[in-house]
Amino acid sequence: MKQVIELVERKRGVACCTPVAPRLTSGAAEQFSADLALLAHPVRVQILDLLAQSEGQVCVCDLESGLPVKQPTVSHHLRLLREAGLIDCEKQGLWAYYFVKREALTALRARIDAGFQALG
Amino acid sequence: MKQVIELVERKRGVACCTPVAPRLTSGAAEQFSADLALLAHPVRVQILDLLAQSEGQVCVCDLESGLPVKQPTVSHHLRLLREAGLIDCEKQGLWAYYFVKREALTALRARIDAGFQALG
DNA sequence: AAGATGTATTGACGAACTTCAATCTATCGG
DNA sequence: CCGATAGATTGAAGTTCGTCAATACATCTT
Repeated sequence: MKQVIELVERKRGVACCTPVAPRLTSGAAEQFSADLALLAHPVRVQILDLLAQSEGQVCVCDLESGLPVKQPTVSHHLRLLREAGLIDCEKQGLWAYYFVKREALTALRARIDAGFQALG
Repeated sequence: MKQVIELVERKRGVACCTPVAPRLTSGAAEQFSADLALLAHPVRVQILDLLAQSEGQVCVCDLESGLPVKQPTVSHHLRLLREAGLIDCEKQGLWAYYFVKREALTALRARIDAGFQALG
């Protein structure tokens, strides 16, 4: 008896399906997830690792020899990273020397950190 | 034979294709990218946002009403987050009250931050 | 000019991801 | 027990992503 009453009262009290207001706008959620998606692939992470390491420039064949994918795939991922502004390249003769744009990487990291802070 | 010699000499001059040693193991790159992929979807980010906000628990219908997807899709993303250990739920009667596992979220954030540090 | 070479692009294919209607399961109220 | 309801699961469809052979392009060497 007592239990039943408590149950009923708890449900009313709990008020299921109370709308919860988001702290992030849907636009912010999309920005955050897009930022994460950019590096959510091991090959892109490895490319960034290889580039970040050589202060100088690295050509595509250097990358290819250090990665588990073929040249067109390397070029594909390089394009994604370049279009996102995270890396860039300088062409010298036949070779394309790629490098990390440090300030862009820093900015990406900061945005991701801010996203986590908003969640925490 | 002549060709081989010429090839070798040209390459020497330009010094292309110098092997670059990775700082991250391929396993670490996969861990990092998998961590990022977990939140590389706006709906999962929004779910986490909604849960992180209510200190108490949130039922699935609360989430559904605040998200741009239907109930089975909400359940699907909840499952991914739960299997990753980021959230959990407590069933009370008909309702399932979900909540963020703060320490898991903190650990995820720390791993991601460490990944960026390795890249920087 | 012709051939060789590094890189980019194209096109196609398969794999993985996202979504939802339909259905199933478990629980509650009567 | 029966009808109603919250949530999970299934299965199918559409979409995006990752990969690579083939090819195109640009530049170098001869």
